[in-house]
Amino acid sequence: MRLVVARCQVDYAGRLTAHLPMATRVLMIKADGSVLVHSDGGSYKPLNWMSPPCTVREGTTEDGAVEWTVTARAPKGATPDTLRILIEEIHHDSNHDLGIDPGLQKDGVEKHLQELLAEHPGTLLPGLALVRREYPTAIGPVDLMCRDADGVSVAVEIKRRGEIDGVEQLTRYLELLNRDPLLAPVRGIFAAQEIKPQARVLAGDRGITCALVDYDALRGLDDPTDRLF
Amino acid sequence: MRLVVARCQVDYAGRLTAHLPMATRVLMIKADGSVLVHSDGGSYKPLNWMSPPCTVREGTTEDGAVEWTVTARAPKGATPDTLRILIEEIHHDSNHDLGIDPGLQKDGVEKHLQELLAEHPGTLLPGLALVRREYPTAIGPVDLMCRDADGVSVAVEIKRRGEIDGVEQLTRYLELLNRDPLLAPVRGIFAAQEIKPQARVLAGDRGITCALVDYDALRGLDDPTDRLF
DNA sequence: GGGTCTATGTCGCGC
DNA sequence: GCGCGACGTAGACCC
Repeated sequence: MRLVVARCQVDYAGRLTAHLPMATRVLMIKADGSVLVHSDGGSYKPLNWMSPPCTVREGTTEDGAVEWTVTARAPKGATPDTLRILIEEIHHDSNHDLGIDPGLQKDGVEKHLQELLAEHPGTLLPGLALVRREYPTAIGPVDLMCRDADGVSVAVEIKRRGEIDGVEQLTRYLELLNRDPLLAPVRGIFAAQEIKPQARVLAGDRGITCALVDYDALRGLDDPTDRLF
Repeated sequence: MRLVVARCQVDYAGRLTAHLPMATRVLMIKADGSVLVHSDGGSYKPLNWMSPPCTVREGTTEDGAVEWTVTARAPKGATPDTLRILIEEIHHDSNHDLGIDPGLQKDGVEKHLQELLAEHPGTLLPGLALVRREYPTAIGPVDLMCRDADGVSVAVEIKRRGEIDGVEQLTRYLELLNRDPLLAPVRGIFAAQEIKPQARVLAGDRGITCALVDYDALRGLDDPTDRLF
């Protein structure tokens, strides 16, 4: 990892073209050749960057100024990406050996929600029983396929935040599943920790039941002994 | 902007919980208090981070180790975000005054595509005439509302890359617009620089016309004198 | 503040 | 490899 603080101008050409006027910025060059151009604000997203795999070539312009050219292979049939960094003055330049990072451990995303609901489908609707998780269809897997107390098929779509496109997704599944005479009729449940008003309205309009999920309560139902982390 | 290279362990709790074991990483602390934890690989996304507005508090643990606690207000109704960085050894620590960045200038994003197509709707379909850009509906704005040579309404959805969700989006608009007896029937055109096969199939299935857009050619049609950049 | 849409989105999984 | 959905998505824009 090389860290450079420099007055520089940056030009990107690829999926779009972008330009950064001359100013002082931080340049981060990672071991894989990827380059990040950061300013002293914004978010975690750099002003400009080049993703690996790519190569950095350090050269000089006619005027003798330092110029880095970062190139990547074209994503598909588009123009190849290039990042040109013209350096006027270097304030800092250092190299660091970081080694390989052990990586991030996550907990609490949608997959976990799906696992918990698969274990406790009754919290969505009393008497609901799991048939299978990730039930395959031609247009993608249904999160949970279940049967209710009367044996009627129920497709469950799980989201952390329930928005309109989640309802669209479940609608597509239901449309397809209801063409199967062995399954039909199939009802839908849209389950999420939080459901936006418009999504709730659209779901209601399409006969889909909304279910709010309490993640902490579900985790409480779960056996806590196997969660040491 | 403060740049620190240190052996550290990071724990995040907020919308999810995440853990980074002890290893050497780059810590970037921006002027607004935001913190980025980068390893020597991956992409521009940090392993972990805290977005502004947030505050960094530097303290020491019982063992005398340095610990940074970064806190942010809760995003909405969730638990407040915290990032705990336990520092074992500092390899590098420097401060830099970057000043305010003039910011990024972009060209070639969807908005430009929309502007160009609004000026030259005939490139989508001979005789097509613009009614208005960003035509408002209850579920969001239609990119271009037009009329064809016969006076029939045509809704145009523009994407840089045409994928299945873009077709879904246009379908929603068409369904709504066709309920309006003053407009109906409304046809759809799905315009993009590149259209994925699945999107093309879905569009065809729904009677939506696909139109490939040549951005460079369109820009050529445009008056070049007002594009100095 | 809520709703919607864009993004050089990125990331990860499954086929 | 592509397709597809999730993301601590973040940002911009409009009402």
